Amino acid sequence: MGRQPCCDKFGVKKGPWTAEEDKKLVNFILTHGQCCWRTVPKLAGLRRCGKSCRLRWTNYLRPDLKRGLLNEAEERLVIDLHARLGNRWSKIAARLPGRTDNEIKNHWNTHIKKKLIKMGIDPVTHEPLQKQNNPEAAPCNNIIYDHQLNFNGDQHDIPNNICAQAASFSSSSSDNSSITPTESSDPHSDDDPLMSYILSDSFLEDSSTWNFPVTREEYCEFGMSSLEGNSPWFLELKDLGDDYFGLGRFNDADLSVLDMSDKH
DNA sequence: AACTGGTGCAACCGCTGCATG
DNA sequence: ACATGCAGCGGTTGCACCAGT
Repeated sequence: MGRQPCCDKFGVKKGPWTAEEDKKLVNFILTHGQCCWRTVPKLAGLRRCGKSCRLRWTNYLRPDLKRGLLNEAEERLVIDLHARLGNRWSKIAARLPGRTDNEIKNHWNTHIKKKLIKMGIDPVTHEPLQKQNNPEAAPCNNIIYDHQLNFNGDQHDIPNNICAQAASFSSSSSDNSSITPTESSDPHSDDDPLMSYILSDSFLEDSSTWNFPVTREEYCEFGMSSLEGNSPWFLELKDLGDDYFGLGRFNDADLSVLDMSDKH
C-alpha cells in the first residue's frame, strides 16, 4: 500500500520562518540538492513539514528569485498571460524568470486587479466591465492589447536575450508549430512575436533565459541582491563562505538537482 | 499618542493529478 | 486495478506595517 506519510503532524512547527531555519534549509539544499521534500525537514534538522520547506525554498530562498515589485513590462506580461492562461499562476510564473507563482498571484490580487477595474476592465474575463452590464454592446477585445507588450515598441524592461530569442523564434517558426492549439488559436498571438515566443515551449526549454548560480559563492552573490536587507543571516552566510558550508564547487549531481528550468 | 482601516506579503489549507506499492 | 502518498497548485488567511484621523 502507498507510501509512508509525508510527515507526522505532531511537533511540526508552523508560522514565520526564523533566520536559523532559513540557514538550515539553504545549507541542506545546497549540500544535498533539491529532492524528496518529505525527508528534508528530518535531514536538515527542521521541525517543519516538507511541504512548508518546499514552499519556503521556492517562494523565498531560491537564489534565482528577483525581489521587489514587478516592473511595468512584467506587469503587462502578466496581464497578457492571464488573459490567455487564466489563474494558472505557475504557468504564468514559468514565463517570468525569477518570479514565483505566489508572488505573481499576490501582485495580481493586490495591484493588477485594482488597476484593471479602475480601467474598466473585468480582471477575470478581460472584457470591458460595461460590456457585461450591457451585453448588446459591441465587443472590444483590443482594450487590453492596446497597451500590451509590443515587440517593436516598449520592451526595454524585458531581458535582451529573451527579445533576441523571440526575434529568432518568430523567424524560425512561422507555422507556430510549437504552440498548443488553444494558444495558437488566440487572435493576438500571431501578430506579437514576443508573446508567441514566451507562450511557446521553446521559451521554457531554453535554459539560457535563466541565470541560476552554480556555486556557493555565486549563490551568495546572487542571493544577496534578493535577500539583502531582510535576512541578516545572509550577510553572515556570505562572510562565512565555503568555510561555513564546508564545500567548494558543486559536482555534476549537485548541478543536476539545481536545474529547475522544468519545475517552474 | 492612540486608534483605525487599508495594504502587501508570507505562509497555510485543501484539492488534484500522478506516482508508487 | 486499486488504494494511498506525494508534489504541486490555487485560494485563502493572518499579521506586520503604514498612513490617515
